Amino acid sequence: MARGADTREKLLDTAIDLIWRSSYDGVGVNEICKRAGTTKGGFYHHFETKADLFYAASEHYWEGKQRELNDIFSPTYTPLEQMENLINMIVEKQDVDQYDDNPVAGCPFFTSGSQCSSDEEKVRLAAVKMSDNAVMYNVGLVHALKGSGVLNGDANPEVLGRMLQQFIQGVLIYGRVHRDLDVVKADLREGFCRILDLKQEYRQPVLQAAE
Amino acid sequence: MARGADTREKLLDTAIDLIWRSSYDGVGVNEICKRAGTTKGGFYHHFETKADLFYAASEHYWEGKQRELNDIFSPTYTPLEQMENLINMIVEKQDVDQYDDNPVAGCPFFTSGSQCSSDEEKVRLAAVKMSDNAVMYNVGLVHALKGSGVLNGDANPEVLGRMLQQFIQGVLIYGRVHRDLDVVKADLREGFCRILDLKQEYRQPVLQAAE
DNA sequence: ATATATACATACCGACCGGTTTGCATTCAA
DNA sequence: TTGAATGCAAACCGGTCGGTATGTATATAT
Repeated sequence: MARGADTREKLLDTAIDLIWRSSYDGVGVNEICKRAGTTKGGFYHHFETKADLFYAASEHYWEGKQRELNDIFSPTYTPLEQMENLINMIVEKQDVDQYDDNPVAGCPFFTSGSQCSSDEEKVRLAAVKMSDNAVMYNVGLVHALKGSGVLNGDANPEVLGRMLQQFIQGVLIYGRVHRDLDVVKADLREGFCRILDLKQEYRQPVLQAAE
Repeated sequence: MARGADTREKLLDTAIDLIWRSSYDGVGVNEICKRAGTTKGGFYHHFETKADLFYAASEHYWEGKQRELNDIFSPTYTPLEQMENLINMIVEKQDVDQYDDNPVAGCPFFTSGSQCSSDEEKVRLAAVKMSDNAVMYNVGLVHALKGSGVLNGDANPEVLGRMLQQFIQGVLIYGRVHRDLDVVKADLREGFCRILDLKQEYRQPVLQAAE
């Protein structure tokens, strides 16, 4: 049972990594097993189908991500710093990992969910969950920004949080197909400021933001 | 030679349609041939590989789209009306076609290019071309809007045109995974106004816009 | 020590993949 | 009228897909 949990987790991590690099359809069960140091016997001992693995992997991934986001959105940061942290996290996640030849990875669950065929409903549901989770954090951020008075005009946090998520994904996909990380870095911050309608005096990057 | 061109075009149209509904990987050559009323013999008579078909189909698609866009951005419309036309075109394209059970289709070339494995470079290149084409029209729109004085602040047309494209794709993918067309309709216009920083008095939909 | 359940490895399955080969109409050139 | 090229249909190819069946080593319970 000890090694059982290890194998399972290794499969989850490996699946995330591989699917992130290409896509759900682009990665085979065999490849996942091989890289995880096991075989199909092990795979189908822990998961019923490939889609089940994907769903479980997305939840597994989110657990770690959630802790990361909690740090980033820690109340010890001002809302502006939190925004800065979020932007930095998205950008750094891309070029640190250096996925193969593509500098931009994007979010595996979100992009995979949008492309998979309709009969793999579980894959889409995983993407919906991941997306909704991300939006939640964005909404909280907008609330905080609004409360600290750095936004112009009227800001509906629910709408803006969702729009930030849409924009982030759009920028990442754009960067991915163009194989261009620089444009991601540049457009991400500019888009945030514009969508949120951040007051001009706060649009410069907050110096000395996060860890 | 007469029927030859017909078969070829039927394959192009069918490929666009099917890939649009699912994805590049999700559609097989067999299925494309079957729905186009031909066989693999016919397919590989006209195209060398599946990726070649995709590339050719994207160009074929763009020819028709270009005419549509030229109408939409006709100088007989004010820049604001042109923007209205664009938003309407994007939205209408989605629910009119009613792709299977998914109300939101998105752009097949863009989404496919982002997901396919790295060895299918031609698919990615097709996506880049389509994306750049779209951005070109957006940049022109921003120039026109800027010239007519409906935008606040400083507007870099190149950057904003690109950001509009990123945002559009992000919204469409979001709508696709959530199977929600209404959120697409709502967020698209709001996002345009915010990204462009449209002056408040012009943010209401231009009545009686396009055809 | 023995029975049972767990945690896999190995071998295998039918289906389908993109792509090829072959043959047969039809069209056109000479 | 004949020969060659075009436009395809049908059958086929090796490879890979997700998934299964079976065997086995280990760990645990009794």
